[in-house]
Amino acid sequence: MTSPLQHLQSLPSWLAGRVAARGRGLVADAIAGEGLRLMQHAALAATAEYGPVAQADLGRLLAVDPKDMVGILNHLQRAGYVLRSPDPADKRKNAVTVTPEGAAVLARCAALAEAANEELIAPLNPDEQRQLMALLARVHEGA
Amino acid sequence: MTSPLQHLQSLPSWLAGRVAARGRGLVADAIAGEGLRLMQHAALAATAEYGPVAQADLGRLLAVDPKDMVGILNHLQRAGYVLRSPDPADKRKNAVTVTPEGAAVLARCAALAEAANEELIAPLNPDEQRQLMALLARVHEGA
DNA sequence: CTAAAGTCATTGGATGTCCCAACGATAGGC
DNA sequence: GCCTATCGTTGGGACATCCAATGACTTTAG
Repeated sequence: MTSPLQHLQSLPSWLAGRVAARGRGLVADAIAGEGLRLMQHAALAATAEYGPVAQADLGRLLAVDPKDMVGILNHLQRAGYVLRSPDPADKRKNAVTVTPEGAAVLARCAALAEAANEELIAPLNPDEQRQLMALLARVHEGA
Repeated sequence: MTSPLQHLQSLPSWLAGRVAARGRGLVADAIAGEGLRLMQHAALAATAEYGPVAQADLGRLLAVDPKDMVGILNHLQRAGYVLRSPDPADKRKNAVTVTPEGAAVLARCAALAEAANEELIAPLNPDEQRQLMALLARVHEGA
């Protein structure tokens, strides 16, 4: 029988949590110089892809609470990276779009985030890195 | 070129974060019935394994802030699951030990946590589960 | 066409994690 | 004996996550 702690620390949820915490820290530090937080970067990327998009849709895409999305977009809008326009088709919704400045900072942050991720998975060779990604993706999608 | 959101969502840090968030939720729900939080369970497991152990050592083992460890052990002690005794060899330290009640609830929680983890990695077959664990462990230890 | 139910953005509040700083008490190196 | 470090504890603050509720609006059902 394994000991209680080895038992706990060898649990997938524990290991994934530790790896995720380190990855989160690395990426956060990397893009901090651009003045963006993790979820601000994510919201900016999602907005860039889905063109005019409602806040609720962004929240569902990124698994972010609607309340927190308000603050995230407030920051992005004050920084001039996104715009909130009333949606003519549905007056409840905000149509969020990316500004040219937002696209520029997104490109820089994407590169920084990718570099941070390379540092995270540096202990693995390229083949193993692809394996890890594939396994994580299947666990994620199988939820 | 991949789209911005696909780019971000295919980053290891993002995928690990989503998997970890789901695993955390599954385990937290599983052991909630026993009245324990995630970190209380972890501290109990670590105490069970390392016998009389100082709070600072527990914090380093589990990557928990000493400030938060105070509250965690307060809860465990009030519930009768651990004891804090003065360490005769080093009067600064608390020698934390597990009570029989603590060992009993730990056994139940360990089983519940393991079941939750099986649900988490259910999309993978046993071979792939071992691969994922090995890769995560190497990324974690390579930090 | 009207009424009920649902959604949207927003606000408020609670909790948990992490970091930094301090304190008195104690330990170890010199 | 001094100096530095560590231990448990307290305090504060930044940040992420989650739940509840509100008013405006949309959709659906009768």
